[in-house]
Amino acid sequence: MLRARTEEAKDERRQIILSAALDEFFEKGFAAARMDDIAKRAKLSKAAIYLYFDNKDALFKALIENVTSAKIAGLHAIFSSDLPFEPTIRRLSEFLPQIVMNSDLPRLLKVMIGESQTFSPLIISYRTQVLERIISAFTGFLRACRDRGEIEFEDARLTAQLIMAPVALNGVWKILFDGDPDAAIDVPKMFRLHT
Amino acid sequence: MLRARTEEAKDERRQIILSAALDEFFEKGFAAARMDDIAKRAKLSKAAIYLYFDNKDALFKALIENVTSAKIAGLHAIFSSDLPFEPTIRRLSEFLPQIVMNSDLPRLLKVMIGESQTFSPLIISYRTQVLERIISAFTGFLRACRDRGEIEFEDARLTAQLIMAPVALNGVWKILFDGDPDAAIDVPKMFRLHT
DNA sequence: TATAAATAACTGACTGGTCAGTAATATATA
DNA sequence: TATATATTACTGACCAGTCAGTTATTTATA
Repeated sequence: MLRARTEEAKDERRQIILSAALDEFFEKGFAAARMDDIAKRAKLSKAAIYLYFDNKDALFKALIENVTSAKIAGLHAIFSSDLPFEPTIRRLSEFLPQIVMNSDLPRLLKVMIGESQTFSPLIISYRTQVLERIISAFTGFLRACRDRGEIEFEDARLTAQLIMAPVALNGVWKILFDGDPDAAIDVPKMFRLHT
Repeated sequence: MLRARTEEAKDERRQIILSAALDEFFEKGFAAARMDDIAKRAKLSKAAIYLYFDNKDALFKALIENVTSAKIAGLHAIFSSDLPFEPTIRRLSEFLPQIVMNSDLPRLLKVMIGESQTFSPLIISYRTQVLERIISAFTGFLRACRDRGEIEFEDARLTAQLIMAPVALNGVWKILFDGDPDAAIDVPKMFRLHT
């Protein structure tokens, strides 16, 4: 194996391992995935993985961080742009399908669902830190729109949750049951229903 | 342990084991769940489980059968009753939340999601035999309604899928993120959106 | 600019522990 | 007492994590 000497080369190797880990976790589930198989996929020895990650749990944790952080930042940016309702929804309806269709997030979400009880501290902290922040930003955006008289609804928070849940799980449904590629999410329609 | 001699007593014991298995599978995932723990929960020795089920896989298979069959029959009955649209939807909107809230189905579904790649033959056969049949019945019902001029839509099958997916996954979302108990599924509303 | 010494990445082989499944044994009940 | 039901004790396979040793790469020195 060519050695990763520079910081960049090491980062690249970390990425390769994370990608291999997602593949294995997705196929076998966290518990059944073998470090040896992850290593083989990454074309490394098992021991080499332990040069980059403390243990299997840490690898999983890093994977969650790696896959989610950029998307979360993107969603945050959309919700806090102070644009009016319609253009924001338009941007959202471009961004969300991209996440659902062309990213690792749905596969990761599937793994996280499988491990949600086992890793409850990790998943709970993820839930509070990540989901809560997104839902808060979303809720804030909805309230601002209502204050400007653009839309109406009863409970902003509930509305935000009712929209996020199907979007997130649609991705999971998609990879599991390999749904019709046409069955994309119609975000604006969803909004209209709830407002 | 008191011995199960009669057929009824054995059936009861089978139920106890299945229930214990669901609890463990749900908490740990299939791979990480230990037969010993399932046995302890059922107040039996591990070996006793093997008197009732061939192996861990067979136990999982039996669990799926056990939890789903009654609900599938119920859905089938609703869709093939030849009643008009509105009363059928009313019956459905009573039946579905009951499944989502007060049954083992969502917890099982969570386990099945976790094992969907590992058990793909089993899960796929489940999908084709069970989901397909429900969706067909649903599709048939929708078509009949359209023929009677009660509703309108483009693609009956797609519509059926678009309604079933969120309903099924709402249950999963619920147990995972412990959503608001008020956030029940508004089935009639969902129909209105899609029709 | 060779090359020897030093360093850091990587590997193969091992260990300790876990767990599905089984065999030997015990016991409740007809 | 016969036997079906249950348990205890065991086995073999598997796997996360470790470590002594190897090899690629860099760096110091002639």
